[in-house]
Amino acid sequence: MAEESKKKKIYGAVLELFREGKSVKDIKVSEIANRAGIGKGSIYLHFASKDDVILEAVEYFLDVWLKPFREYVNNADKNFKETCIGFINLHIKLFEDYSSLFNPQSGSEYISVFNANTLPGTIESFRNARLEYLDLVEKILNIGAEEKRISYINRYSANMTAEAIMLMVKYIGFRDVLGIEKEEEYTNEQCIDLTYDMILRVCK
Amino acid sequence: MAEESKKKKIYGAVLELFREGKSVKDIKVSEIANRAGIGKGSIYLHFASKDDVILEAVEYFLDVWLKPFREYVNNADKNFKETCIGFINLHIKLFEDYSSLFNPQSGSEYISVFNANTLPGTIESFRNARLEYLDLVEKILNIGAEEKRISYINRYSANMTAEAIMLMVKYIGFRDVLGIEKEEEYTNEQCIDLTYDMILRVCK
Amino acid sequence: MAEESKKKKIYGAVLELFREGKSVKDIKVSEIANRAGIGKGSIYLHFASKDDVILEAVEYFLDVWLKPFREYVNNADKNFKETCIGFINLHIKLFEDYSSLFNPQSGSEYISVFNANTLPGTIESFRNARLEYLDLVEKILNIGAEEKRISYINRYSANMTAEAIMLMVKYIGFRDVLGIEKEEEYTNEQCIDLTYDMILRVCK
Amino acid sequence: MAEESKKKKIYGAVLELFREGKSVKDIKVSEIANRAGIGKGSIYLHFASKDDVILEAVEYFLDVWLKPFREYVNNADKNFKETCIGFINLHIKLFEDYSSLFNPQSGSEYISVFNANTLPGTIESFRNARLEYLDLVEKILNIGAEEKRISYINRYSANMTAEAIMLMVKYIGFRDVLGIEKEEEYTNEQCIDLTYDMILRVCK
DNA sequence: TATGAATGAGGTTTCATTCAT
DNA sequence: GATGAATGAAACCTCATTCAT
Repeated sequence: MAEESKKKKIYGAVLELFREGKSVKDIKVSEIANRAGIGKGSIYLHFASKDDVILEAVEYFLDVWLKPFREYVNNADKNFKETCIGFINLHIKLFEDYSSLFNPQSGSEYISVFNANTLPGTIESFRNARLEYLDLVEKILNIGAEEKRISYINRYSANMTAEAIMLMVKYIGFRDVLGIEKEEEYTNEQCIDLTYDMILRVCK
Repeated sequence: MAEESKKKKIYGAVLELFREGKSVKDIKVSEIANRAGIGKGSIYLHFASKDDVILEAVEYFLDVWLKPFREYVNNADKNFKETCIGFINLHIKLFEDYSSLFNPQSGSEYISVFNANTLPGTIESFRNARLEYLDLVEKILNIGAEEKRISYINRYSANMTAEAIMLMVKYIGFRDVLGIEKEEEYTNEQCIDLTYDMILRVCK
Repeated sequence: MAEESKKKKIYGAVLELFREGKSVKDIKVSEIANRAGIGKGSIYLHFASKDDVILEAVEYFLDVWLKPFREYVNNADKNFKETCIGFINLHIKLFEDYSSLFNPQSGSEYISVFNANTLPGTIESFRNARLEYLDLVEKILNIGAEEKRISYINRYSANMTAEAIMLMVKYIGFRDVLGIEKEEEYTNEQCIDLTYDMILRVCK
Repeated sequence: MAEESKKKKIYGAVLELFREGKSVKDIKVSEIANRAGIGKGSIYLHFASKDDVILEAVEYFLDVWLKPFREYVNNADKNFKETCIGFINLHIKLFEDYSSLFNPQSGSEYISVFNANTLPGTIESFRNARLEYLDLVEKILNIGAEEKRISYINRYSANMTAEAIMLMVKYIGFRDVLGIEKEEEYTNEQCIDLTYDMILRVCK
């Protein structure tokens, strides 16, 4: 428990450094220790290596990040539209909570090989997280299908739905950076409506 | 000229290493030299530093990558559907040509901060490349708008269109890795039709 | 304190290497570490760079070297002749203590091994040290002037006085190397007398 | 002959670099070649190695430097005072010709820029040059002894005479840098008189 | 248990020397 | 003969990891 709280302090330090734009190789053990407010050597009481620290921190973050979505979807008891809008709102809230972990360049920065973060374990973790996220999206879409509001559900439409949400979340989060003209600006409410509308289009 | 061909050999080596999942910090000058078949010191006859090599390699790649799209769109003289399909086909072809530069995990790997590549210059280059790409997509969409086939054109729909294409291109390129069930498999032709269809939905 | 003693070990190593005729560029960090009996990386716990190590080592040495002269002159309470002879004797003693830092080839820039370096900071330090030394010599000469034993005191005579002392100190220290014939050999006592005599001549 | 003129161009380049405060290790073969206006590889048509180039350049310089003194003294046919003054004037002139090779920080080791090197061969050369110089000084002093103007001649007084001359030459050459007060300023004529006077004192 | 001083392998960069042209 | 592109040994410096306290 004390053990677990130490680890969490360390995870937090790692995430802080990621937020500042550092890559795995850029992050120094001494920095992690400083941020966590512990001695450098103490890191090795809890982890076998630097890579291990980072891998666990990433896994920890992904779990923390996905949990609200998981719980939201599994306890969903509203109609499709309300469920969608709630999901999007949850997304916006989490995005704000972790805003410094995102950057506007990503998204469909599909040539992401250049950004390769090289810890094989983290790649695996990210893939799994994405797959779980897509499963959650599909569950929501299935509500819509049951309500006959949409019909076209498969990985393609689930992915497109995910993109629609993410693009909008990023639009809201990075309005100023994305170079969008003033006349195109919408309120958050409008944005959410647009997204819901886009989901309907995407899934017929 | 000889100078330029030397540099290209070096760019090639850098891209090869990126393909293998290495990040900027993971790539060693000695490796670049080995791959390029030259001596370590020779790198420094053409570049001021390792970072310089990588920055130029990225810029070179992005230029090479965007050029066919740029030319295709600027010379487009067909109707909307044919232009779309040609664009998607070009994408598929280029994806194959550079397939090892992509990975299936990316796409909406939106928490890309974790992949931070840390060379400020490359981030800028990627952003510019993405913006140019989106401009090209919008140009195509404008053809559709003139033909009254679509109406909803703005950054959101352009982004969604880009995602639709990219998702499909990745689906085709990584069919086996993405865990898609056999019965969901489509021919390339069908995929392209689906994508065109998705674009119509996305832009109304 | 522990910190200071580590630094002193490192200074000692640097001076040892200077003694062996190495210039700033000839001295390798690994050698300094070896001589100091510590690891290469440990140097950087105490200094920011190799140049920094050398600069501080030179400053340290100059301070250690000048301190006895400074104290001797500032506490001088004897007559001119005794003060002169005491000063010369102190010189001879210090020369012996640091004999390997001198070489017979130099002129009066007897600590010329250090000239081997091109670190701007060290040049400044040497100049300041020489100026302080000349001030001390002038203080002694002023005692002689008060006693009306000498009258001609200015920078020229102070410099000549310094040269007279340094030449004699080197004569004693390098008797065998300087190619002086046997019949010209003097005892240390005689040498000191000759030097005192020379000072009287030089300052009238 | 062409060979010899090539070498001289190279020597000149090396001396130029010394003048700029570089040590043996600081001087790059490519720089020597640039200054000499030839290709880097061509250096090796004339010299076996970089050290060889520098050693020969130093020897060449010392020969060029000593030759006028040697000739002046060996052809001396005036009285002691005139010979001394002529010698001092020659010194001042040569100092001006090669002024950038000297620096005010050194003591009498006035060509101290060369001390920057640790090439054993150059140390030997410098020692021999100094010994020859002292021989020339002694020859002049012997004229004074024959005229019964001075009596005290040995290595000590020869060295002191040499120092007296060098200090004054440096005083004239570096008046502004040496921090001498305005009221102590003398004309060159006065300086030469002072030096002659000092030589008389030094040698009784 | 917790620390951080110490280490040294391994990274980037420089530059004397070679050799094909 | 003359060149300078290419080389790679060797330098400086960083930082993950260890271990005595």
